[in-house]
Order: sequence, then structure tokens, then C-alpha cells
Amino acid sequence: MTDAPARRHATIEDVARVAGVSRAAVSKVLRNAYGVSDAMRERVTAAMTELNYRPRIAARAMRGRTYTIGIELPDLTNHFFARIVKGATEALDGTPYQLIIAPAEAGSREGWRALEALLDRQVDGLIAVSPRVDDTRLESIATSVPMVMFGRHDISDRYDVVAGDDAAGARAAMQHLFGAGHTRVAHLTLHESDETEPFPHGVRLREYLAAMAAAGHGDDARVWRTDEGEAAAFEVVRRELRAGTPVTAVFAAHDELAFGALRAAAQAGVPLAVIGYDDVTMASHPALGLTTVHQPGEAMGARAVRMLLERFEGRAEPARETFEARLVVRTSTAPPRV
Amino acid sequence: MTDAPARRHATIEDVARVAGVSRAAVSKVLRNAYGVSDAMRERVTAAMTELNYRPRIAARAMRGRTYTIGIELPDLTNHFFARIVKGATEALDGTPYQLIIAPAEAGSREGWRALEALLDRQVDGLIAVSPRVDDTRLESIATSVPMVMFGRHDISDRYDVVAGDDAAGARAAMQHLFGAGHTRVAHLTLHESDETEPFPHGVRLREYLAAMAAAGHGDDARVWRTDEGEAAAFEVVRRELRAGTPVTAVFAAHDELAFGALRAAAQAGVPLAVIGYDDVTMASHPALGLTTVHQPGEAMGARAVRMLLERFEGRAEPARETFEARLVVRTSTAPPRV
DNA sequence: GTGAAAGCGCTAACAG
DNA sequence: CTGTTAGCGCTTTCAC
Repeated sequence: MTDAPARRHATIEDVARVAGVSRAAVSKVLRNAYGVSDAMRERVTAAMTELNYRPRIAARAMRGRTYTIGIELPDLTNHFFARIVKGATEALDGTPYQLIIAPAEAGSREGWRALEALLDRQVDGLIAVSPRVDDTRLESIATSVPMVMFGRHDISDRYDVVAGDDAAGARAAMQHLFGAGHTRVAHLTLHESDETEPFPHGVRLREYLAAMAAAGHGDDARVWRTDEGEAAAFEVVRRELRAGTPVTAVFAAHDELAFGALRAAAQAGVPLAVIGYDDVTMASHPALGLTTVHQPGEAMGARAVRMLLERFEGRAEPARETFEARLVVRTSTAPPRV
Repeated sequence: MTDAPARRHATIEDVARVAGVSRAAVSKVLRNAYGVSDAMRERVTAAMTELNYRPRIAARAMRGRTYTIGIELPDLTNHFFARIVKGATEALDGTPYQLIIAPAEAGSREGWRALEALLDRQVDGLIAVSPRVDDTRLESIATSVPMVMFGRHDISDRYDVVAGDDAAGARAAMQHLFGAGHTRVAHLTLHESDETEPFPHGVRLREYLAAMAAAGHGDDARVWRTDEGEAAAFEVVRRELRAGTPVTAVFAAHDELAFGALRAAAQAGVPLAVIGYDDVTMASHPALGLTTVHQPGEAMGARAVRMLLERFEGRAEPARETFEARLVVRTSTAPPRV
């Protein structure tokens, strides 16, 4: 035990010295590069474990890779996003890459700052989940780093896309409500920035309006806008119910909002059919039994990661995958006798 | 518009050239260092915006700061952890620091790999949320980077600690159940690694056992162990109920597990009082009305961040703060007629 | 008040 | 198969 308590992190230089080889040699075994004898590899790895050596990402970054995949998320609080991360993490298992998450700025959920932060850190690949950032900027990002757009329906030849079939999902939800006899159906969605076309919520809104019109209930269409979160949705729906807005059902843009609507209905003591989107875990809880549109969050997150890995492997053409959105009917949406 | 489409990221060199100054000068205005004339500052900032310059974190890291705070999380899927992140993000607002999250390895929730990944990336500060990592390693990490231990009750003079008052919380939960007439109370908790002393769940378990013994129901103590997540908890409780384990109430180690227990009870059609821990948003939903122990996740996350910022500012002595755990009684725990 | 220059730890030619 | 070497972009003395 002649060793003093390891002070500074060991560098590649230290490893080389201990192993009695050159730095280049160490770097080679590190990168599994061509041209290293077994004997050398062994001595080097021995030295590395002895010194508890770990390469510094920053130094590597100066020359290229960071072995980091970044994901920008609008709202950690929404369970659906957690599922995406779960799938992504699992897909990265066994690869040398590490996932880091950058939450969108507090409150705004805009995502631009988070994306910039990830870019500043030179991630090797980027997953942007429904960023509220204009497409030219996104295109430009995608020219410098492999990126997959998650959720938004943009078309681009620069980045890959993973999305759900929001149009089909929203249509299924509306048909279900109509089939149950509802005509006065409101749509509960987030404030405008999410309502424009490429956004999932924009598509859901569009389909809602189209469905109402097609069914001849265009005049009964009501779009309720809310901030993010169960609590905000609760407030909005409570206010509407108090105001006596004549509505028998609500199609919520995602499950958290749907839970808020359910809470408001329960508190007001009025029957209100609620349908959500995403199918988060709690939606299937018997106490809630929320009818909703299922999206395979884990699978989608995993696919996004795999697309990035393919890019690293050399794929040049953009990829695009749309995941099925499947209606899951549960009890709570049993139509209240209107 | 003589500019060609900006290709590579601008460097400090480019800025210097455009502004007609030296690199050192640019670096100084960047860091707000002493000794820059207003005129120069202006020209430099102009050049920076013109070139859309952003300093590279990796290059900075080679010389010191990364302006990054890392947080290791065991399980994104648990809403309580999302709240911690929310508080942390908000507390970072307006500072030059960026939060990045490293999820614990898929499945194991051990956290060691995630911590290593963060360390490899030279975060300026580290928040470790209940890591399943031995204390000597943690101590050693804390010597090289400011760290706050979140959740675990370790005592150290090297790192700061933010924790909830798990002992008081668990006691309150048990007293509530006893007060409602329950004697056969089971404890639903995670598998052993979380049960040891410094862990929050370890403390809750200990208090559960102590409370049962003190109340003279030591023989009725039942510890049910489950994997993480609502679904796993559901399975375990369902199995126990099927097996006819004589129990009238369950104290769950956290709310997600409690939801699983509630689901099992609902499905089995048996009355079962369930009490949770954390007070996640859904706990207060009228359909669930879960009695639970409230922990102020946002405030705790924000405090952890502030402790780190204080360290950056120079604080040397370790800090430690324990947050109150407050019982919130809701309807579902109304005692079933035993 | 400003600039020149060294060097952080690593990778990737290139020589031997 | 192994070693030498030139930077990557930034910060930071230290001269001017």
C-alpha cells in the first residue's frame, strides 16, 4: 500500500505510465481500435482498473464524441413523458451511450433553452419531445447533430420522426363519445402554442373540430384551454361547469387534463363523460377507469433511441415511424343518462 | 447578406476576429471578468450575437466549470421524483446553471452508473436521490464535487443532506391506522436494498415495526415486499389477499405502491384501508382519496439546488435540512368496519 | 486596459 | 504493432 489516497482523477497519461506504454496505446485499447496486442491490452486494462481510470467526457468531446444522448422534455410531471424516458433508457442499455434529460424551462415548457443546453454540451444525438421551437431552427439543429423529433408531425429530410397517430386516435375518441349518445362534447386542451398543426395537440384539436362538424354538432363545439397539469385543468373545468356550459362529455388532450376534469365533475356532482389520451398507468385504475387513447410510450421512446443509434451507424436517409393510437374503453365513460 | 450559411459553430477566436480584439478579451467579457472597457464589451457582445456564438461546455470543462448540475433519479415514473425535479428546475431559473437528469439504470434503480455518468461529465454539483451506493463511495465522490444527498439520512461532513422526517411521518401514519381501530396492518415496501437504515424506506419500515410492537400487535406485523411500480405492488397485494392474509390495513412505503394496493383491494372486493407516502397529485383525487404523508417535493428539490449554489459561493460546512412530513387524512382510509 | 501563450485530457494521423 | 505529435476551444497567468 504505497499508494497515497487517490487525489486527482487519473488521466490517460497516468495509465500509460503505469502500464509502461504510450498514451496512444491506451487510447487505442480504450476505443477498441485496430492494432493492439493482447498482451498490451491486458496490461493497459490492468492499469486502468488499478488507477480507477475513467475517460473524461469533456476531453473526448474536444475531439468528437461525447457518448451522450440528450432528450428534451416539456413536462416531467406528465407520466407519459416518464414512460418515454423509461423506454429510451432501456434501449440504451448495453450501449456506451448515456441518456441525459434536460427539462424545459420552468413554467414555459418551451424547450428552446433546454435544446440549447444540450447542444452546448455536444450531445451525439438529440431527442426533442414536442418542442415549441420553430422548424427552421430545428432544421438547422438537425444539420449539426442527429436528431429525432418526437410527437410533432413535421416532415423533414434532416431529422427522424417518431409520432403517434393522433388523427386516428382523436377520431376514435370522438366516435366513441358520439356512439354513446353524446353531442355536446367539449375539448380540453393546452393554450394556443400547442394547438398549431405539427403538434400532437394541434392535430387532436383539428380532428375534434372536424368530428363535431361532420356529426352535425359544429355549433356545440367548445374548446376549453388550460395551463399544464391536473390542477389547472381542474380549475378550468370547474369554472365551466359552474358557468353551466351545457356539455355532457369532455375529450381531454391528455390524461392528466382528463383527471382534472374528472375531479371537477366529481366535486360538482354532475355526470360528465371524460375521455383522455395516452393511457398512463392511473387511467386503468378501477377507481378512475378512464377511457383513453393508448400510446405505447416505452416503445416510442425506445424507437427514438434506436433511430439515433442507426444514424451513428451511418444511416443517411431520414426515418419516420407512426405508432398506432388505440382506444381503450373503460367504465367511467359509460354515458351518463343525458 | 454576404454571409454564407453559418457552418461550424463559431468559436471564441471567430468572435475575437470579428470584434477586432484578442481571444483573452472575449473570454473576459464572457466571464464578466475585471478589466474590460465598456466600448470593448459592446463590440464583443455585438460580435457574439452576430455570430450566434455560444461557448462550448466541453472546452470550458477542460479548464474548470461546466455550469451543469446533475441529478440522479431512481425512478422517473414516480411522480414524487418529478416534483423534486420541478422544484430544482425552478430554483435554477435565472442562474447560469443547467440541470441535467440521469435516470438510474433500467430496472435496477441502483444509481451508481448514473452517478458515474454525471461525474464523467464533470458536473459542478450533484444531487443524489436515495442512491443505492455505499457510503464510502459517496464520501469519496463528495470530496471531488459538491454533492447533496437527497432522501437518505446519512450523516457526513462532506456533503449536504435534504431529507424528509420519515420517522415522524411513518409514526403518524401508524397512529392514524391504530386510531381507526386497525390492528392487523401490513407494510408494503420495496425489496431489501431499500430497507436498510439510511434509506427513507428503511426508516419507514423500522418505524412500522416499532409501532406495531409498541401497540402490542407485533405478532401481526407483515412486511410485503414488491418491485417498483404500481403494477408490481398490485400483484403482490393481490396475491396476499387471495392467500387470505388476515389484514385490514396497509401502510405503503410510497403512493404508487399504495395505488397498487387500492387496485388490488378494489378488484378483490375487500375493504382495505390503505395509507401512502409522499402525497402525489393523484392521491388527492376524489376518486381515490388516499390518506398519505405529505412531503413537499418541490421545496425539497429547490432546497437541494440552493445548497449547491451556496457551496459554489464558498460555503464549507456541511448543511442539513429535514422537511416536515405531515399526515393528510382523506376519505378512503375511513376504517372499514372490522 | 489589452494581448500572447501555456495547457486542460483526449483522439487521430503519421512515422517508425 | 507501437510511439510521437498536433491540435480541439477555452481560461488564466503574466507581460505589455
